[in-house]
Amino acid sequence: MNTHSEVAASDDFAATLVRWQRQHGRHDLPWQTGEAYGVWVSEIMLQQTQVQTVIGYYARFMQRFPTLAALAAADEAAVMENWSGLGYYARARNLHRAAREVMTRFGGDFPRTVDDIESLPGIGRSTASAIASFCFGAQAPILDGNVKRVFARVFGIDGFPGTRAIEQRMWALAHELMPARDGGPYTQALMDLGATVCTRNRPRCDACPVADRCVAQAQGRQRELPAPRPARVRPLRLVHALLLRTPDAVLLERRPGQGIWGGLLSLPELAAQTETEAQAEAQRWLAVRGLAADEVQTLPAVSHGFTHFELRLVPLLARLPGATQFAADSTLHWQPLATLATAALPAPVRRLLDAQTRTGHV
DNA sequence: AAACCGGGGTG
DNA sequence: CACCCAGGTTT
Repeated sequence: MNTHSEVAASDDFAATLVRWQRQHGRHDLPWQTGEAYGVWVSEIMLQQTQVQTVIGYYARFMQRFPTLAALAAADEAAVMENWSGLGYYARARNLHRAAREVMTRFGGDFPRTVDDIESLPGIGRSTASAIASFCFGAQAPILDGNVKRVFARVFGIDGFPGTRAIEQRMWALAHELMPARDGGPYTQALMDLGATVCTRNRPRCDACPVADRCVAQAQGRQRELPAPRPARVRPLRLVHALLLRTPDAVLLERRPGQGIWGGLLSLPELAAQTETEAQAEAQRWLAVRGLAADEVQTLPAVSHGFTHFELRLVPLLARLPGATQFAADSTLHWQPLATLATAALPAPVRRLLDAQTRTGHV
């Protein structure tokens, strides 16, 4: 694996990036002090938020908790207050926990080896290596989103970098390319290149120090690499619901406080898997309450994409001729069409009702 | 509306 | 150990 030419090529890659970083990279970021506590805080903030936003939060956070000992001594609420607005509070809790672990396990001195750093909560391999190379001169490669993008393009690596196989290949590459010295500047160069030149959209290949050897550039495949996450196949969830109307109102049901659409108003759900079942269930639903509709009409489904599944809502329309004796209870109530606009409805239900009450005969 | 992203949780 | 998710923001 270590032919002379490959070693030379690796050294050249690193040397080229480090030269470029000296001239065109970022050197004035507030956490570029080589001081482990600040570097660590910035790395955690940068996992979730862009540099421009982090700068302000970082300054305030470091003013409030100037040292690792100060952070460890603070109570969790104070940490959360100063993280407030950044989101992802689990990371703030890990930061706080890790500060306390440094006090107890490492006597207050930030650990200096990748393995010890990685043993702290909220710090994985890549973040540990970044801290070790910036602060302790370690020759430890990182592999974050920026680096994955640079590698995929420069070396023409196909396949989604989130898969085990591609990620292992990239880690191996990261180790091969790691130079014998200048670990910090090289790591910074990779980060800067990914953040400022080899960006996801509209990469500035004319400003890239390794454009001359970039596979994506040569083949015009910058937009295809890295390969995107395969579209996840979201399971289809089919839900039948009763759309019970009078000429000027619609029956809505308050959903439970927990779970999907918690606390919002929606159509009463029918326990049914098929349209036939749903029809029967709708009739039974009405009969139990002493109601009679001329017919129950199955309307076209409305779809709504959730993170984890695709919802297809099939409305079964039943019309009552006029005001009904059927009284509301704690969860069911008649919503006047006139006030529908202000009701707390999930977006797809609102779409459905808007369409139905606009085109339906009132 | 979908993509993004390191670490942690889970099966 | 391999995969999947949560969580806000950006595109």
